[in-house]
Amino acid sequence: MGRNPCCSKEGLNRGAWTAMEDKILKEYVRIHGEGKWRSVPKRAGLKRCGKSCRLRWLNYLRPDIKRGNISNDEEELIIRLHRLLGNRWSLIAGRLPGRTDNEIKNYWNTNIGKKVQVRSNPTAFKRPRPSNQAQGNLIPAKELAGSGAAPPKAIIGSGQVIRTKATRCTKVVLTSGPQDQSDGHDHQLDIKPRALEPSGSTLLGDHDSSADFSKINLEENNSSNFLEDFEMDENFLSDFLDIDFSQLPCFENNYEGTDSIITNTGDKDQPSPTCNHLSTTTTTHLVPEEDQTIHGSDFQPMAPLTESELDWI
DNA sequence: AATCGGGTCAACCGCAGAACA
DNA sequence: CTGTTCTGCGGTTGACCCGAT
Repeated sequence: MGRNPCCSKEGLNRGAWTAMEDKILKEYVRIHGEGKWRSVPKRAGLKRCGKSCRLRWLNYLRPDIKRGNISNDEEELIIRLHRLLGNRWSLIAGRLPGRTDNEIKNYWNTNIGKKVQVRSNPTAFKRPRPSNQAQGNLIPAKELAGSGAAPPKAIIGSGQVIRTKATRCTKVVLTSGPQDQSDGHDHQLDIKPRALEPSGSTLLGDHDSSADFSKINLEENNSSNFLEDFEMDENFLSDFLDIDFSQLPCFENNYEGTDSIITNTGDKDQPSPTCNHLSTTTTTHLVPEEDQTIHGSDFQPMAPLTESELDWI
């Protein structure tokens, strides 16, 4: 087809974005909205290609972005969605409010993927460094000092490169809680598949789905091969992705997953405004009373799925 | 204190499909 | 219908960070 490259590489900035560039792009999007990315650099006066602008906006500058501090619930959901969808990061990200496909992809590659690999080949296990995201009820010590997501290491000022990385937190402190992980067992990964009920009710609760669950054929103790066995019906996928989680039955008095809940002090005081509508639609208790405080994030709407799928896998 | 090596993550690349002319 | 442009996606890269030695 002879497409032109998205941008001429001559004279364009590459690499990390500066604070000034971020400001310009933010301002541009605030005024003109998203879209027409190709024309953005020219109109905004940025020496970047449109693609780069789009990426920067989507992965970092969007106001509803949550960064870092992926909770255990989110991790579980990622694992399950990945089992369903494979490496379709954008679809997975679409089910995690405030998360980007890039972040989830990175998280998978650096955390979950390893775990899965370890499971399939335990002898190759090389103990990783402690990670705030991969450890059960651990909170990065740095996080306790402040609030909100890990602060970006930004050097504010024109022309100065921002390092926007979420702070890596290797110093952790234990939080109180009923969980007992002293056996060192990774509870999150202690999940084994079992056959789905033909109705699919274990996955979707009472959701009236026309998905054909009869195609699902999980093999015992072989969750890593889930996708090989699961030729996903597009209708199923469509239905699955169209689930209005807020309409799903909740699992009051049926919560059994408290041993993997992380105390996320970073987010609990900063609910994402963009997801409030979801949170407000789900008022049923998802966790025992004593754990209520630790589920203040906007991830709550995902709990019904998470819970229902606990039965499934 | 210096160096090394592994982990992390923002950004880039190339491709494919959608949208448009 | 065809060709072009735009947008979005997943894989990969490389700079940076930090613990270990």
